[in-house]
Parts: sequence; structure tokens; C-alpha cells
Amino acid sequence: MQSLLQSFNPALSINSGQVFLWEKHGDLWYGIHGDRIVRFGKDDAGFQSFPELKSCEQKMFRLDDDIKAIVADISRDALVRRLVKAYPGLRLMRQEPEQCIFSFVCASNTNIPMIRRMLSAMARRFGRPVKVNGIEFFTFPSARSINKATIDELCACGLGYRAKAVKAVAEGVISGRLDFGALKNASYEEAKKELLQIYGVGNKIADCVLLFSLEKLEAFPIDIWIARALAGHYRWLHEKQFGDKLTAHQYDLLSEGARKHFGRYAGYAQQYLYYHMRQGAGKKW
DNA sequence: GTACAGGCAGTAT
DNA sequence: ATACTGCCTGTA
Repeated sequence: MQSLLQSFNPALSINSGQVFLWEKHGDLWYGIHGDRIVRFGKDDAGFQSFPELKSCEQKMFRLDDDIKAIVADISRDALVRRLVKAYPGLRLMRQEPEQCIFSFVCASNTNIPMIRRMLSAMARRFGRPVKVNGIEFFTFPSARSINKATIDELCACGLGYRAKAVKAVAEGVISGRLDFGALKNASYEEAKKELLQIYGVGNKIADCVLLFSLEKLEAFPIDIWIARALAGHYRWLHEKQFGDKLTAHQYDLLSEGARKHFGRYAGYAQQYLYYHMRQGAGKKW
């Protein structure tokens, strides 16, 4: 178990587009995890959360997963088998549902530096300041505090037209219409259907939330990069050839095909494919 | 200037 | 049902 934590490299997870609010100061990585700041370093530095929370790293880094069994399962695919070996520090992380859904609603039609900018601005404005090692951080704002903000205030965080969607998510959480506890217990299909009801949440964002925060490891989010990977390496999944843009039908077809092919841990496989596609592909950060 | 970036909802077929 | 289009904002 401990060796897994030691082999974790936050930079890989950030570049795999699953978390956005991690930054490196000196030799240490700091991350915003909901209402807490977490700190991660190699060896002696270990892991710490502020305020302290027992077993926080087990949860965050999914040390409760049977990673051996998962890797064995997804390694039935030859490409994934190769990538698992190539990127040993890459891990799927377990996020807090609220931070996760707000993050990915902001992620639509933009890029990682912009997402980071938006989320940081929201935290600075609506989060709580916390000093760790003399560095000031801001916790991720609660749905309640986001809901109290006006559309204009959210726009001032650089959200643009996404402000309306962020507000809709906050209202969903406050009203109880969006119940993450219930979604965790529901099946993948049921939970996805519920998420798709929320304004601003489509196929891709729903799958991200399901995979990263609602324990649906079969979820297989398909963005432009995964679509390219599927077109390049898994052409047989396609009914016919198509370009970069994904229609709803194509998304469903590919997503279901991928879940069938990669199995119940398809989401893990997706992380490796995504990271691989971004390698040397003109990253802008 | 303009193309583009990790989608979405609204509208037209 | 399926395809097309506009959209905030920042960068190359």
C-alpha cells in the first residue's frame, strides 16, 4: 500500500486532466481538496491534510482499490498494458463531488490553464483562506457560498457563459435535487441520467463526475483527445469514420463500446490513454 | 486578424 | 432523432 503512495506523481494526474488545483512549492505539492488543503511530498515529507483528517490519503489516492487486479483487468488491452508500464506514477484520484462537478462544468470548451484560472479565482473570492507553511491557500467554496454569488460575480472569475451553469449546479445541490450520496449508490446508468438533467452538464462532464467522484470506475469520459485515441487505435469501435467533433450518437456508441472493451475499470484505462495522447501533443502549460 | 482550446444548450432540419 | 451553430476568455 505504502509503495503506491510513494510512486504517485501529482504532476501526471494534473496533466491527465482530472485535478486542477494542485501546485508545487519547492519539493512539495499542495492541493485543494474541498474544505482542506493537502500536502504531498516524497519519502519523509509524506502526506498531510490541513486540517488533519484521518486516512485522507487512502481516500484521495484510492489506496483502497485493488490496483493489481485493476491493472490486470485493463491490461487485457495491449496498448493500455504498455501505457501502465510507461507511466507508473499516474493514479486515478478520488475527488470531492462538489469540487469535482464545479470543476468540470467550468472545463467545458476551454483548456487547463483557463480552468485553473477560473477555479482559483472562485476559491479566492468565495473560499476560506488557509495558511500552510506560510503559504496562503483558499479552500474550494461550498455550493452554498457559490449559490449566494451573483452571475456577475461568477463572471468576474472568468467563467463567461459557464457562470449560468455553475449557478445551476449550486442550486441543484442546495435544493437536494442533486444528491451525491444517492448517486453513489445508484447504478452508472441511473446516476448519469440524473446528472444529465442539470443545466450545463452533458455527456462528457457527467462521465468525469461519475468517474472522479462517484465511484463509477466504468465511466469512460470521451473528450477530443480520447476521441482521437479511439479513432487512431480502436477504429473497429466506430460504425463509420468521422472527424474530431462528437455528436451525441457517436458519444454513446463509443462510450458503450469502450466500456465493453476495457471492462469495469474502463475509467482507469481512459486515464492512461488520455495522458498518453497529451504527451508531446502541443501542450500549452 | 483569426483560429483554437479537454462541450454545451438551443434551434433547425 | 440527428446536425448545425454560437458562446466567454485568453493565447499563439
